[in-house]
Formats: sequence, structure tokens, C-alpha cells
Amino acid sequence: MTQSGATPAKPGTRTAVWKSITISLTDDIAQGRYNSGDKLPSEAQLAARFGVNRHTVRRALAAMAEQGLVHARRGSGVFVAAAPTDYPIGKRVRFHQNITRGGQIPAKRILALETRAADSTEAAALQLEAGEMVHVYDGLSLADDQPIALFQSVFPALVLPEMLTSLEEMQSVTAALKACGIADYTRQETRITAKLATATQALHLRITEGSPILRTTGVNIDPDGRPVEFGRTWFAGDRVTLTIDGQEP
Amino acid sequence: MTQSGATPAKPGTRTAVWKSITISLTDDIAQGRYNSGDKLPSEAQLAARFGVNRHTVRRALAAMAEQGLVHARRGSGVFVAAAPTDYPIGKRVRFHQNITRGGQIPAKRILALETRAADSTEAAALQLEAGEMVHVYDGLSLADDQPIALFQSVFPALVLPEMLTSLEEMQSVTAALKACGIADYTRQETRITAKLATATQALHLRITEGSPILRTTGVNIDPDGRPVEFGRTWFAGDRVTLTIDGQEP
DNA sequence: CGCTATGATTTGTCTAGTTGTATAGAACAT
DNA sequence: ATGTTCTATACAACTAGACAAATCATAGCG
Repeated sequence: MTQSGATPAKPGTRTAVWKSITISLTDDIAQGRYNSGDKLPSEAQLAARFGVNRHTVRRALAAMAEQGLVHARRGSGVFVAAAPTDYPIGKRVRFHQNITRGGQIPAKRILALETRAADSTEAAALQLEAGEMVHVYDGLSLADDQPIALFQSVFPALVLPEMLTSLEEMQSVTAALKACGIADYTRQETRITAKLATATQALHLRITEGSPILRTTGVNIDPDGRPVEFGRTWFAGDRVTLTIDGQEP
Repeated sequence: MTQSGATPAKPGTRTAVWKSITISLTDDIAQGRYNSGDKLPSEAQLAARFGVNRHTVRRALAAMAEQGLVHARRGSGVFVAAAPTDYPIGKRVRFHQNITRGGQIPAKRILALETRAADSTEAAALQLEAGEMVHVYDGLSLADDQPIALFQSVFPALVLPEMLTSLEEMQSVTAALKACGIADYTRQETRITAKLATATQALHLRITEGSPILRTTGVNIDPDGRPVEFGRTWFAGDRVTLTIDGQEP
């Protein structure tokens, strides 16, 4: 008796209003009326446009958010979710290139710069003696003004004494290393694990506490095989897809 | 309380209970107890007043709705239906005038404003080359805050470059055309067909999917005979009666 | 210039009321 | 027996309003 072919055999209304709104908005996004990262009209405006109560719009937006199509920020608005950024990991990992390749605009924010003694993991990764000094660069990477990852880069202070000042000027690790005499470097190894976002990470990455995090650790070496950087990166799992291109050893 | 005391406790009555409720309510409306557009008491209240179950009231209201006497809006209430608005179609079709003439308050809602390449129908109607740019105005017309019709107006972008900004300020097509130098325009031809409401149309017009729709397409020309607007309109069939005043070709 | 304070805007959450639909059963007529 | 009418209950969908919380824009001040 229920002639609705497309809809599941759910009893109730023919097509729920909120579902129609979901379809309409999804269509708008697909047709490019709203671009990736754009702010949608406010819930109140959408409610007026569709001639519907705000809660009904919220129901529609909630469905779209669950699908990962949009994400809301209280006090700010609802934004079209950027398509997950593909982040290639291979022998040559360069943040700037990785982001620009996808047509996005890269940016970095310095959270902390300091010099201190290396802990055991850092020392082991950089092949240092325990207690040797290291420069540490904590920062935040963004693509199209959206936080992509938190990172911590550790450099041997003895080998690269000017690293901190170089980093402060040009936030790029690649450029700073070049200024310190390391023209090229390659990734020796990368390890990837999954974690959940802590409160501070969530704050910086603009995600909710407990969201999935991709944590990578890696060591970069100069052409002579000396380790020049030990890096840890925490990617916002919802916004990044790590890709391993078939690389040759 | 008219004749609510028809001894509902005595089953097996000749006239069904719901039918007497229909009569009673219809009488109330006819006597002006409820005016056009008024909200009836909630089903629960009516059920209490007639001393019957809510479903019995619903049965009565359903019959009245089928007759077009009332229409229900979920979450809002049951309202006395407004008489269908007469919408004259002739050489000079002006939405504002058509509605105000009937003593109703006209309004418009902008659904979308965009500029894109004309499709083949639009190009043919406006006498453009295929692929020429057009301004498109999607909107909703209301009378007394009730949706009357969906419309899509297409304007040649070359001839009317400022049309979109004009439309955004004053939602009236007539006013916007005037601002663009078209002081007057007349309807060249109007075609009318009947359709069934799609889900999106139903959403905007606040009707149920599959309700009848009056679809008109027409071309407006300026005094020199140049087409300035290609319009498509989808009227809510239950709420509008198109009238053709005897005009000469 | 930088900082704060303030108000407006926007999303998040809650409570309450209304119609739409589904299911089940009782009373009654045929 | 069988079908119709009405009752009873429950839940889903939508509206309405209010308030809290986060954010943004701006004015004012030192």
C-alpha cells in the first residue's frame, strides 16, 4: 500500500520535511552554490528560506553533520566541511607542497619555541647522548585557515645552533634547514598510530575532545644519513587522509 | 456549544458521530465563529468539547480538509482555509497588483539568485544564442503570508547587467526592471499546464507531495518587442484560480 | 597601539504544545 | 462471523519560545 518506492519502508509522512531540506542543501553544495569551507546561512535564515521552524533546519543540518558534510561551530555558524585533505607520506614529506598540491592554502602557527635537554626518545631518534640539548618547535598547521595538525619538531642543537631564529623568521622547516646548511633531507621512517584527542589538542585543532587523531612520528635525515629532525605530528583524523604513495626504497 | 449533546454514549446512532461534528464545525465557520485563516482549537480541545476521542475529531476534520474547508499544519494547528485567490493572467501580469486587488498582502522570498549559461529553452524564449549568460531569480510568492507560487525568472544578462543587485534590494521584478531602464513590459504569451508537486515544491508551497500544481510559462517583452524576462511559475493549485480576462490578441 | 567591555549574532539545549501515523481492542450492525 | 465505528495508547514530526554558551564586531579607554 505504501507506494513510496525510494524511501525505506518507514511509516510516517511521505517525505519528512527535514529530509527534503537535507537533500536541497546537499544539492546546493554539490552544485557549488556553497563551496568547501564556506559558511552556510544562519539557521534562522535557512528556516526563513524554507518556511520552516529552526529546529527542523537543525534536524536537517544534524543529519548532514553526521554524514560529515558540514560542521557547526557555536557562535560562528555552520560550515561546509572541507573534503579530507590528502596528505602524502613518503620519502619527501613537505607540508607546504602537500597542501598546495590539493589547491589549498597552507599556513603555520608557532605555538612554542624552546631549547632544552632531549628526553630519551628524542635522543634515541636523533642518535644523541642522553641530556644533549635540542631545539623544539611546537606548531599548528592549517590548510585554508582550517587546522590540520599539531606538530612538534625536535632538532639537535649542536648541529643546528641557529635553527630557532631561522624558524622564527620563516616558519617553514624546510626553509629553516636550508638556511642552516641542510639543502635537502628525506624521511627515514614514519610510524602511524591512532589516538583520541585530548582537551588541549581538541582546542587547537578545533575538534571535539575524543575525536580521532592520527599520530605520526618520523625522523628526517640529511643526504649523509645524519638525523636532522625528529618530528611528531597529530593530524585531525576527520580532516586528513594519509596516503602512502608507492615509494621506492 | 451547539448541539454537541447528541447523546454520543448511545452507539448505533443513525448519523455517525464524526459527521455531526463536521456539521457543527462547518456551521461554526459559516456563522463567522471562526474566520478565514483563524486557527481552530486543538484537536485535543475539540475532543474534550465534543466529549469524544481525538481520532473522532480527526475523522471530522479530515472530511472538512478534503472539502477544502480547513487545512492542518503539523505542529501548528488546523486553520480555516482561505478562499482561493483569483490570479488574473493577461497582457500585464503584476504579482503585487494581483494580490493587493484581492485585499491580501503580497510578499516574496528569494530562494536563489545566480548567473549562469542559458539552457536551450531559455535561450529560445529570450532569443539568445546558446550558452549566453542569464540572471536567474528563484523565489516564492506569498499572499497573507501563505505560499502561493514558486517562480523562476530568467533575464538576459547582457541586456540587464545590474538586474541581480536590483532584485536583491527590491524583490519586485517590475521595480528591478524599471531600475534597469525597462519602464514597462507586457506578457507576450502564457502557457499553462497541470503537474503534480515534487517533494521540493511541496516543501516550499506547504502542500503535500503529489498535490496539483498549475505551471505557467511566459515571456515578457519591452515596448520594442525585445524579450526581457522568461518566467516559469508553479502555483499551488488548491490556493489559486487563474483567470483570463477577455483580451484581444 | 593594544586591551577590555559590551552588545549583537549564532549555535546548543531544554520544555511544551500540536498534528500525523500506527497498533490494538471494544461495542455494535449486518 | 465479519466489518465498521469509536476508544485508547504510544510514538514520530514539526512548531514555538526561552535561555545558555560561544563567537564576532565594535566602541571606548589607557
